[in-house]
Amino acid sequence: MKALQPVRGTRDLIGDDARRHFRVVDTARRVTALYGASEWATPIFESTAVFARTLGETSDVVTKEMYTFEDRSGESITLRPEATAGICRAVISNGLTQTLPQKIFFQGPMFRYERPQKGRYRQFHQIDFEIIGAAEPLADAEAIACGWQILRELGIADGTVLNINTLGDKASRDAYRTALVDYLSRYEADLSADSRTRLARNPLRILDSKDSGDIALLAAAPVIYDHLNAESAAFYDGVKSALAQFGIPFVENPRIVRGFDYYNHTAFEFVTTELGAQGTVLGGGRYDGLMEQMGGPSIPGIGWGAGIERLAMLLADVPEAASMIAVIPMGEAQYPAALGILNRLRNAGIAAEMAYRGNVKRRMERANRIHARAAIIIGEDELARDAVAVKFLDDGTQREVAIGDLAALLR
RNA sequence: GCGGACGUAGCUCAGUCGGUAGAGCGCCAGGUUGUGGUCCUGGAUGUCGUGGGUUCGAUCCCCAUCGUUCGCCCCA
Repeated sequence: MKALQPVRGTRDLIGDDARRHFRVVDTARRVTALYGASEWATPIFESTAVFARTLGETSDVVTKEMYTFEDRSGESITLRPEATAGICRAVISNGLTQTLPQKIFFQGPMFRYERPQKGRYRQFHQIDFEIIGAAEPLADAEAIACGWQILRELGIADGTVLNINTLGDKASRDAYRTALVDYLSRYEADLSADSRTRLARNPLRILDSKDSGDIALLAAAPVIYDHLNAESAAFYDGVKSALAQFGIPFVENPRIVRGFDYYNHTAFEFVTTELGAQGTVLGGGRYDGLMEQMGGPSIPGIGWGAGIERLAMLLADVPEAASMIAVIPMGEAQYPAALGILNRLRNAGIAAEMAYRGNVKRRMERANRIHARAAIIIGEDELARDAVAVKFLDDGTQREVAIGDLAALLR
Protein backbone atom coordinates (compact mmCIF):
# COMPACT_ATOMS: atom_id res chain seq x y z
CA MET A 1 0.00 0.00 0.00
CA LYS A 2 2.78 2.35 0.88
CA ALA A 3 4.28 2.04 -2.58
CA LEU A 4 0.94 3.11 -4.03
CA GLN A 5 0.94 6.43 -2.22
CA PRO A 6 2.49 9.46 -3.86
CA VAL A 7 5.98 10.31 -2.68
CA ARG A 8 6.10 12.55 0.36
CA GLY A 9 5.44 16.16 -0.49
CA THR A 10 3.85 15.34 -3.85
CA ARG A 11 0.19 15.03 -4.68
CA ASP A 12 -2.27 14.30 -7.44
CA LEU A 13 -4.41 16.96 -9.02
CA ILE A 14 -7.86 15.47 -9.56
CA GLY A 15 -11.37 16.86 -9.46
CA ASP A 16 -11.68 19.99 -7.37
CA ASP A 17 -7.90 20.25 -6.91
CA ALA A 18 -7.40 20.09 -10.66
CA ARG A 19 -10.11 22.66 -11.37
CA ARG A 20 -8.55 25.09 -8.90
CA HIS A 21 -5.06 24.52 -10.25
CA PHE A 22 -5.99 25.13 -13.87
CA ARG A 23 -8.20 28.05 -12.99
CA VAL A 24 -5.06 29.75 -11.66
CA VAL A 25 -2.96 28.77 -14.67
CA ASP A 26 -5.60 29.82 -17.20
CA THR A 27 -6.14 33.16 -15.49
CA ALA A 28 -2.43 33.89 -15.31
CA ARG A 29 -1.89 32.92 -18.94
CA ARG A 30 -4.68 35.22 -20.07
CA VAL A 31 -3.70 38.20 -17.90
CA THR A 32 0.03 38.08 -18.61
CA ALA A 33 -0.86 38.11 -22.31
CA LEU A 34 -2.62 41.42 -21.68
CA TYR A 35 0.77 42.75 -20.60
CA GLY A 36 2.45 41.44 -23.74
CA ALA A 37 3.92 38.21 -22.42
CA SER A 38 4.75 35.14 -24.52
CA GLU A 39 4.55 31.75 -22.85
CA TRP A 40 7.77 29.78 -22.55
CA ALA A 41 8.60 26.35 -21.25
CA THR A 42 12.12 25.36 -20.25
CA PRO A 43 13.44 21.99 -19.07
CA ILE A 44 12.44 20.76 -15.66
CA PHE A 45 16.09 20.08 -14.82
CA GLU A 46 19.28 21.99 -15.52
CA SER A 47 22.97 21.62 -14.84
CA THR A 48 23.42 22.14 -11.13
CA ALA A 49 25.64 25.16 -11.76
CA VAL A 50 22.70 27.10 -13.21
CA PHE A 51 21.12 27.25 -9.76
CA ALA A 52 24.09 26.90 -7.44
CA ARG A 53 25.86 29.90 -8.93
CA THR A 54 22.84 32.18 -9.12
CA LEU A 55 20.78 31.61 -6.00
CA GLY A 56 23.68 32.31 -3.69
CA GLU A 57 25.98 29.90 -1.95
CA THR A 58 24.46 30.70 1.42
CA SER A 59 20.79 30.40 0.56
CA ASP A 60 18.95 27.50 2.16
CA VAL A 61 17.60 26.44 -1.19
CA VAL A 62 21.14 25.78 -2.39
CA THR A 63 22.63 24.41 0.80
CA LYS A 64 19.94 21.92 1.73
CA GLU A 65 16.85 21.97 -0.45
CA MET A 66 17.90 21.13 -4.00
CA TYR A 67 17.05 17.84 -5.66
CA THR A 68 20.52 17.20 -7.04
CA PHE A 69 21.80 13.93 -8.50
CA GLU A 70 24.26 12.61 -11.01
CA ASP A 71 22.99 11.25 -14.29
CA ARG A 72 24.52 8.23 -15.96
CA SER A 73 27.32 10.23 -17.49
CA GLY A 74 28.26 11.68 -14.13
CA GLU A 75 26.96 15.17 -14.81
CA SER A 76 25.42 16.93 -11.81
CA ILE A 77 21.76 17.61 -12.52
CA THR A 78 19.28 19.59 -10.42
CA LEU A 79 15.50 19.64 -10.58
CA ARG A 80 14.67 23.32 -10.85
CA PRO A 81 13.80 24.92 -7.49
CA GLU A 82 12.62 28.15 -9.11
CA ALA A 83 12.01 29.55 -12.57
CA THR A 84 14.10 32.67 -13.05
CA ALA A 85 17.53 31.06 -13.35
CA GLY A 86 16.37 28.65 -16.05
CA ILE A 87 14.67 31.42 -17.98
CA CYS A 88 17.80 33.56 -17.90
CA ARG A 89 19.85 30.60 -19.04
CA ALA A 90 17.43 30.17 -21.94
CA VAL A 91 17.78 33.83 -22.93
CA ILE A 92 21.53 33.37 -23.18
CA SER A 93 21.43 29.90 -24.78
CA ASN A 94 19.06 31.07 -27.51
CA GLY A 95 20.85 34.29 -28.26
CA LEU A 96 17.81 36.37 -27.39
CA THR A 97 19.99 39.14 -26.02
CA GLN A 98 19.55 40.98 -29.32
CA THR A 99 15.74 41.03 -29.15
CA LEU A 100 15.02 42.69 -25.86
CA PRO A 101 12.98 43.34 -23.90
CA GLN A 102 11.30 39.98 -23.59
CA LYS A 103 8.16 39.51 -21.49
CA ILE A 104 7.68 35.92 -20.47
CA PHE A 105 4.89 33.91 -18.89
CA PHE A 106 5.97 30.62 -17.42
CA GLN A 107 4.18 27.88 -15.58
CA GLY A 108 5.14 24.48 -14.25
CA PRO A 109 6.48 22.32 -11.44
CA MET A 110 9.38 23.25 -9.15
CA PHE A 111 11.16 21.02 -6.65
CA ARG A 112 12.55 21.67 -3.18
CA TYR A 113 13.46 19.08 -0.59
CA GLU A 114 11.71 20.60 2.41
CA ARG A 115 9.47 19.43 5.21
CA PRO A 116 5.99 19.55 3.69
CA GLN A 117 3.24 21.65 5.20
CA LYS A 118 -0.01 23.05 3.98
CA GLY A 119 0.85 25.25 1.01
CA ARG A 120 4.36 23.86 0.85
CA TYR A 121 5.21 20.80 -1.18
CA ARG A 122 8.32 19.13 -2.52
CA GLN A 123 6.89 19.26 -5.99
CA PHE A 124 4.96 22.47 -6.18
CA HIS A 125 3.89 24.64 -9.08
CA GLN A 126 4.48 28.22 -9.94
CA ILE A 127 3.20 30.78 -12.34
CA ASP A 128 5.92 33.18 -13.25
CA PHE A 129 6.24 36.50 -15.09
CA GLU A 130 9.52 38.05 -16.16
CA ILE A 131 10.50 41.18 -18.04
CA ILE A 132 14.06 40.83 -19.24
CA GLY A 133 16.05 43.64 -20.75
CA ALA A 134 14.30 46.64 -19.22
CA ALA A 135 16.13 48.77 -16.66
CA GLU A 136 13.31 51.27 -16.16
CA PRO A 137 11.21 51.50 -12.98
CA LEU A 138 8.13 51.32 -15.18
CA ALA A 139 8.94 47.66 -15.85
CA ASP A 140 8.90 46.95 -12.11
CA ALA A 141 5.56 48.65 -11.72
CA GLU A 142 4.14 46.82 -14.72
CA ALA A 143 5.27 43.44 -13.40
CA ILE A 144 3.64 44.20 -10.07
CA ALA A 145 0.50 45.48 -11.78
CA CYS A 146 0.27 42.24 -13.72
CA GLY A 147 0.51 40.18 -10.54
CA TRP A 148 -2.08 42.36 -8.86
CA GLN A 149 -4.50 41.96 -11.75
CA ILE A 150 -4.15 38.19 -11.61
CA LEU A 151 -4.93 38.18 -7.90
CA ARG A 152 -7.90 40.45 -8.55
CA GLU A 153 -9.27 38.29 -11.33
CA LEU A 154 -8.87 35.22 -9.14
CA GLY A 155 -10.95 37.01 -6.52
CA ILE A 156 -8.32 36.92 -3.79
CA ALA A 157 -6.84 40.41 -3.99
CA ASP A 158 -8.91 41.67 -1.06
CA GLY A 159 -7.21 39.30 1.34
CA THR A 160 -3.68 40.19 0.30
CA VAL A 161 -1.42 43.15 0.95
CA LEU A 162 1.34 44.28 -1.37
CA ASN A 163 4.57 44.88 0.55
CA ILE A 164 7.36 46.61 -1.32
CA ASN A 165 10.91 47.51 -0.48
CA THR A 166 14.15 48.37 -2.18
CA LEU A 167 17.51 46.77 -1.66
CA GLY A 168 19.22 49.49 -3.70
CA ASP A 169 22.05 48.92 -6.10
CA LYS A 170 25.16 47.05 -5.04
CA ALA A 171 26.85 50.09 -3.53
CA SER A 172 23.78 51.02 -1.49
CA ARG A 173 23.21 47.48 -0.39
CA ASP A 174 26.83 47.06 0.73
CA ALA A 175 26.73 50.34 2.64
CA TYR A 176 23.54 49.30 4.37
CA ARG A 177 24.86 45.86 5.20
CA THR A 178 27.85 47.42 6.89
CA ALA A 179 25.67 49.75 8.93
CA LEU A 180 23.34 46.94 9.92
CA VAL A 181 26.16 44.65 10.97
CA ASP A 182 27.72 47.48 13.01
CA TYR A 183 24.46 47.98 14.83
CA LEU A 184 23.54 44.35 15.40
CA SER A 185 27.03 43.32 16.45
CA ARG A 186 26.64 45.48 19.54
CA TYR A 187 23.69 43.31 20.57
CA GLU A 188 24.99 40.01 19.32
CA ALA A 189 24.48 38.30 22.65
CA ASP A 190 20.80 39.27 22.63
CA LEU A 191 20.08 37.93 19.16
CA SER A 192 18.39 34.60 18.63
CA ALA A 193 20.66 31.70 17.82
CA ASP A 194 19.47 31.65 14.21
CA SER A 195 20.16 35.33 13.81
CA ARG A 196 23.66 35.07 15.27
CA THR A 197 24.42 32.65 12.46
CA ARG A 198 22.82 34.98 9.94
CA LEU A 199 24.92 37.87 11.19
CA ALA A 200 27.96 36.23 9.70
CA ARG A 201 26.45 34.60 6.65
CA ASN A 202 23.61 36.81 5.47
CA PRO A 203 22.85 39.69 7.85
CA LEU A 204 19.99 41.15 5.79
CA ARG A 205 18.03 38.00 6.46
CA ILE A 206 17.80 39.00 10.13
CA LEU A 207 15.37 41.69 9.06
CA ASP A 208 12.55 39.21 8.57
CA SER A 209 13.22 37.15 11.68
CA LYS A 210 10.08 36.12 13.54
CA ASP A 211 11.83 35.99 16.91
CA SER A 212 10.25 38.56 19.21
CA GLY A 213 13.62 39.52 20.72
CA ASP A 214 15.08 40.11 17.29
CA ILE A 215 12.08 42.17 16.29
CA ALA A 216 12.51 44.37 19.35
CA LEU A 217 16.18 44.95 18.54
CA LEU A 218 15.34 45.78 14.94
CA ALA A 219 13.04 48.61 15.94
CA ALA A 220 16.02 50.90 16.38
CA ALA A 221 18.16 49.35 13.65
CA PRO A 222 19.35 51.35 10.64
CA VAL A 223 16.93 51.48 7.73
CA ILE A 224 17.89 50.87 4.11
CA TYR A 225 16.26 54.09 2.96
CA ASP A 226 18.91 56.14 4.79
CA HIS A 227 21.69 54.38 2.89
CA LEU A 228 20.44 54.61 -0.69
CA ASN A 229 22.57 56.59 -3.08
CA ALA A 230 20.86 59.17 -5.28
CA GLU A 231 20.42 56.78 -8.19
CA SER A 232 18.86 54.03 -6.10
CA ALA A 233 16.55 56.44 -4.32
CA ALA A 234 15.39 57.88 -7.64
CA PHE A 235 14.72 54.39 -8.99
CA TYR A 236 12.66 53.46 -5.95
CA ASP A 237 10.66 56.69 -6.20
CA GLY A 238 10.03 55.91 -9.85
CA VAL A 239 8.58 52.51 -9.01
CA LYS A 240 6.36 53.91 -6.30
CA SER A 241 4.97 56.72 -8.41
CA ALA A 242 4.25 54.34 -11.32
CA LEU A 243 2.43 52.02 -8.92
CA ALA A 244 0.34 54.96 -7.77
CA GLN A 245 -0.47 55.83 -11.38
CA PHE A 246 -1.56 52.23 -11.98
CA GLY A 247 -3.81 52.60 -8.95
CA ILE A 248 -2.18 49.81 -6.97
CA PRO A 249 -2.29 50.02 -3.18
CA PHE A 250 0.89 49.05 -1.34
CA VAL A 251 2.68 49.39 1.96
CA GLU A 252 6.39 50.02 2.30
CA ASN A 253 8.05 47.32 4.33
CA PRO A 254 11.79 47.72 4.95
CA ARG A 255 11.86 44.13 6.24
CA ILE A 256 11.18 42.56 2.84
CA VAL A 257 14.50 41.00 1.86
CA ARG A 258 13.66 38.00 -0.34
CA GLY A 259 15.54 34.77 -0.27
CA PHE A 260 17.80 34.71 -3.27
CA ASP A 261 21.06 36.61 -3.52
CA TYR A 262 20.43 37.83 -7.03
CA TYR A 263 17.91 40.51 -6.08
CA ASN A 264 18.64 44.23 -6.11
CA HIS A 265 16.49 47.36 -6.15
CA THR A 266 12.82 46.43 -6.02
CA ALA A 267 11.67 43.56 -3.81
CA PHE A 268 8.00 42.83 -3.23
CA GLU A 269 5.59 40.28 -1.83
CA PHE A 270 1.84 39.90 -1.86
CA VAL A 271 1.03 38.50 1.57
CA THR A 272 -2.13 36.93 2.98
CA THR A 273 -2.88 36.16 6.60
CA GLU A 274 -4.96 33.12 5.68
CA LEU A 275 -2.20 30.58 5.08
CA GLY A 276 -0.31 30.62 8.36
CA ALA A 277 3.46 30.57 7.94
CA GLN A 278 3.10 30.26 4.16
CA GLY A 279 1.61 33.74 3.75
CA THR A 280 3.63 34.90 0.77
CA VAL A 281 1.48 34.19 -2.22
CA LEU A 282 3.34 36.05 -4.96
CA GLY A 283 6.82 37.52 -4.66
CA GLY A 284 9.67 38.76 -6.74
CA GLY A 285 12.01 41.57 -7.51
CA ARG A 286 14.68 42.99 -9.75
CA TYR A 287 17.78 41.02 -10.66
CA ASP A 288 20.02 43.28 -12.72
CA GLY A 289 23.24 41.38 -12.04
CA LEU A 290 21.97 37.87 -12.59
CA MET A 291 22.67 37.45 -16.31
CA GLU A 292 26.22 38.65 -15.96
CA GLN A 293 26.71 36.39 -12.96
CA MET A 294 25.68 33.47 -15.17
CA GLY A 295 28.33 34.34 -17.71
CA GLY A 296 26.13 36.28 -20.09
CA PRO A 297 26.06 39.95 -21.00
CA SER A 298 24.87 42.53 -18.50
CA ILE A 299 21.11 42.52 -18.93
CA PRO A 300 18.62 43.77 -16.34
CA GLY A 301 15.51 41.88 -15.35
CA ILE A 302 12.46 42.03 -13.11
CA GLY A 303 10.01 39.26 -12.34
CA TRP A 304 7.95 37.33 -9.87
CA GLY A 305 6.82 33.84 -9.05
CA ALA A 306 3.62 32.72 -7.37
CA GLY A 307 2.75 29.37 -5.84
CA ILE A 308 -0.20 27.84 -7.64
CA GLU A 309 -1.08 25.63 -4.65
CA ARG A 310 -1.25 28.65 -2.36
CA LEU A 311 -3.38 30.62 -4.78
CA ALA A 312 -5.62 27.62 -5.41
CA MET A 313 -6.31 27.21 -1.69
CA LEU A 314 -7.53 30.80 -1.47
CA LEU A 315 -9.99 30.52 -4.35
CA ALA A 316 -13.69 30.44 -3.74
CA ASP A 317 -15.40 27.29 -4.99
CA VAL A 318 -14.72 26.49 -8.63
CA PRO A 319 -17.86 24.71 -9.82
CA GLU A 320 -17.83 22.21 -12.62
CA ALA A 321 -18.95 23.78 -15.84
CA ALA A 322 -22.31 22.52 -17.10
CA SER A 323 -21.45 22.29 -20.75
CA MET A 324 -22.07 18.71 -21.83
CA ILE A 325 -24.96 17.39 -23.86
CA ALA A 326 -25.92 13.82 -22.95
CA VAL A 327 -27.18 11.72 -25.84
CA ILE A 328 -29.54 8.98 -24.65
CA PRO A 329 -30.89 6.30 -26.96
CA MET A 330 -33.94 4.45 -25.68
CA GLY A 331 -32.46 1.17 -26.77
CA GLU A 332 -29.88 -0.37 -29.05
CA ALA A 333 -32.22 0.11 -32.01
CA GLN A 334 -31.58 3.84 -31.68
CA TYR A 335 -27.76 3.59 -31.60
CA PRO A 336 -27.25 4.49 -35.29
CA ALA A 337 -29.33 7.63 -34.88
CA ALA A 338 -27.60 8.44 -31.58
CA LEU A 339 -24.11 8.14 -33.05
CA GLY A 340 -25.15 10.30 -35.97
CA ILE A 341 -26.37 13.00 -33.58
CA LEU A 342 -23.20 12.76 -31.47
CA ASN A 343 -21.16 13.29 -34.59
CA ARG A 344 -23.33 16.19 -35.74
CA LEU A 345 -23.01 17.96 -32.38
CA ARG A 346 -19.26 17.48 -31.99
CA ASN A 347 -18.58 18.66 -35.52
CA ALA A 348 -20.60 21.76 -34.69
CA GLY A 349 -18.30 22.40 -31.70
CA ILE A 350 -20.75 21.23 -29.07
CA ALA A 351 -19.46 18.93 -26.32
CA ALA A 352 -21.53 15.76 -26.20
CA GLU A 353 -21.23 12.23 -24.96
CA MET A 354 -23.21 9.03 -24.81
CA ALA A 355 -22.84 6.51 -22.00
CA TYR A 356 -21.51 3.13 -23.12
CA ARG A 357 -24.21 1.15 -21.40
CA GLY A 358 -27.29 1.35 -19.23
CA ASN A 359 -31.01 1.88 -19.52
CA VAL A 360 -32.61 5.30 -19.80
CA LYS A 361 -32.78 5.82 -16.07
CA ARG A 362 -29.10 4.95 -15.65
CA ARG A 363 -28.16 7.23 -18.49
CA MET A 364 -30.20 10.09 -17.08
CA GLU A 365 -28.44 9.62 -13.74
CA ARG A 366 -25.12 9.82 -15.47
CA ALA A 367 -26.19 12.92 -17.40
CA ASN A 368 -26.96 14.53 -14.07
CA ARG A 369 -23.66 13.43 -12.57
CA ILE A 370 -21.56 14.94 -15.34
CA HIS A 371 -23.57 18.16 -15.02
CA ALA A 372 -24.93 17.97 -18.53
CA ARG A 373 -27.00 20.99 -19.45
CA ALA A 374 -29.36 18.99 -21.60
CA ALA A 375 -30.20 15.43 -22.54
CA ILE A 376 -31.20 14.37 -26.03
CA ILE A 377 -33.52 11.42 -25.68
CA ILE A 378 -33.89 9.37 -28.83
CA GLY A 379 -37.00 7.24 -29.04
CA GLU A 380 -38.71 5.31 -31.75
CA ASP A 381 -41.81 7.49 -31.95
CA GLU A 382 -39.95 10.80 -32.33
CA LEU A 383 -37.38 9.29 -34.67
CA ALA A 384 -40.20 8.39 -37.06
CA ARG A 385 -40.75 12.16 -37.38
CA ASP A 386 -36.98 12.88 -37.76
CA ALA A 387 -37.07 14.40 -34.30
CA VAL A 388 -35.82 13.77 -30.76
CA ALA A 389 -36.77 14.90 -27.26
CA VAL A 390 -34.52 17.53 -25.69
CA LYS A 391 -34.72 17.80 -21.93
CA PHE A 392 -33.03 20.72 -20.16
CA LEU A 393 -31.74 19.41 -16.90
CA ASP A 394 -31.71 22.61 -14.89
CA ASP A 395 -35.47 23.21 -15.04
CA GLY A 396 -36.64 19.82 -16.25
CA THR A 397 -38.48 21.15 -19.27
CA GLN A 398 -38.65 18.93 -22.33
CA ARG A 399 -39.69 19.42 -25.90
CA GLU A 400 -39.53 17.76 -29.28
CA VAL A 401 -36.91 19.12 -31.69
CA ALA A 402 -36.19 18.30 -35.33
CA ILE A 403 -32.76 16.65 -35.65
CA GLY A 404 -31.69 19.30 -38.15
CA ASP A 405 -32.34 22.04 -35.56
CA LEU A 406 -30.32 20.48 -32.69
CA ALA A 407 -26.99 22.17 -33.28
CA ALA A 408 -28.52 25.62 -33.59
CA LEU A 409 -30.63 25.11 -30.46
CA LEU A 410 -27.84 23.78 -28.25
CA ARG A 411 -24.91 25.89 -29.38
C1' G B 1 16.77 19.70 9.72
C1' C B 2 14.15 20.83 15.00
C1' G B 3 9.54 20.70 18.31
C1' G B 4 4.00 19.52 18.99
C1' A B 5 -0.67 17.06 17.30
C1' C B 6 -3.06 13.41 14.40
C1' G B 7 -3.73 8.64 11.19
C1' U B 8 -10.96 4.11 11.96
C1' A B 9 -15.52 2.64 5.23
C1' G B 10 -14.50 6.35 -1.24
C1' C B 11 -15.29 11.29 1.95
C1' U B 12 -16.27 13.78 6.96
C1' C B 13 -15.99 11.72 11.61
C1' A B 14 -17.90 8.80 16.23
C1' G B 15 -16.37 4.57 19.27
C1' U B 16 -14.28 0.61 22.42
C1' C B 17 -11.94 2.27 31.03
C1' G B 18 -8.13 -3.86 25.91
C1' G B 19 -13.02 -8.86 24.18
C1' U B 20 -11.58 -8.02 16.02
C1' A B 21 -16.41 -1.58 14.80
C1' G B 22 -20.65 2.52 13.75
C1' A B 23 -23.17 7.29 11.73
C1' G B 24 -23.87 10.88 7.88
C1' C B 25 -22.63 11.71 2.87
C1' G B 26 -21.43 8.96 -1.42
C1' C B 27 -22.01 4.15 -4.02
C1' C B 28 -25.31 -0.15 -5.64
C1' A B 29 -30.44 -2.22 -6.14
C1' G B 30 -35.73 -1.58 -5.94
C1' G B 31 -40.28 1.72 -5.60
C1' U B 32 -41.02 4.16 -11.36
C1' U B 33 -41.13 -1.96 -18.46
C1' G B 34 -39.57 5.66 -22.51
C1' U B 35 -36.74 10.14 -18.23
C1' G B 36 -32.16 12.59 -13.84
C1' G B 37 -31.75 16.05 -9.77
C1' U B 38 -36.34 15.49 -4.53
C1' C B 39 -38.61 11.36 -1.61
C1' C B 40 -39.20 6.11 0.40
C1' U B 41 -37.16 0.99 1.13
C1' G B 42 -33.16 -2.35 1.09
C1' G B 43 -27.76 -3.56 0.33
C1' A B 44 -22.26 -3.75 0.06
C1' U B 45 -18.33 -1.93 1.98
C1' G B 46 -12.96 -1.60 6.43
C1' U B 47 -6.17 -6.43 6.88
C1' C B 48 -9.24 0.52 12.59
C1' G B 49 -1.72 3.67 8.26
C1' U B 50 2.44 -0.23 8.49
C1' G B 51 5.86 -3.38 11.43
C1' G B 52 7.15 -5.11 16.15
C1' G B 53 6.27 -5.50 21.65
C1' U B 54 3.13 -6.29 26.27
C1' U B 55 -1.32 -9.49 26.93
C1' C B 56 -5.25 -15.40 27.10
C1' G B 57 -6.76 -11.53 23.65
C1' A B 58 -4.68 -5.01 20.85
C1' U B 59 -8.25 -0.66 16.59
C1' C B 60 -7.45 0.88 21.92
C1' C B 61 -1.38 0.39 25.92
C1' C B 62 4.27 0.74 24.49
C1' C B 63 8.22 1.29 20.63
C1' A B 64 9.58 2.06 15.70
C1' U B 65 8.27 3.47 10.86
C1' C B 66 5.48 5.87 6.96
C1' G B 67 2.05 9.73 5.99
C1' U B 68 -0.74 14.19 7.24
C1' U B 69 -0.94 18.64 9.99
C1' C B 70 0.73 23.13 13.17
C1' G B 71 5.00 26.05 14.57
C1' C B 72 10.48 27.03 13.68
C1' C B 73 14.07 27.36 9.71
C1' C B 74 13.23 28.79 4.76
C1' C B 75 10.18 29.96 0.95
C1' A B 76 5.83 30.03 -3.55
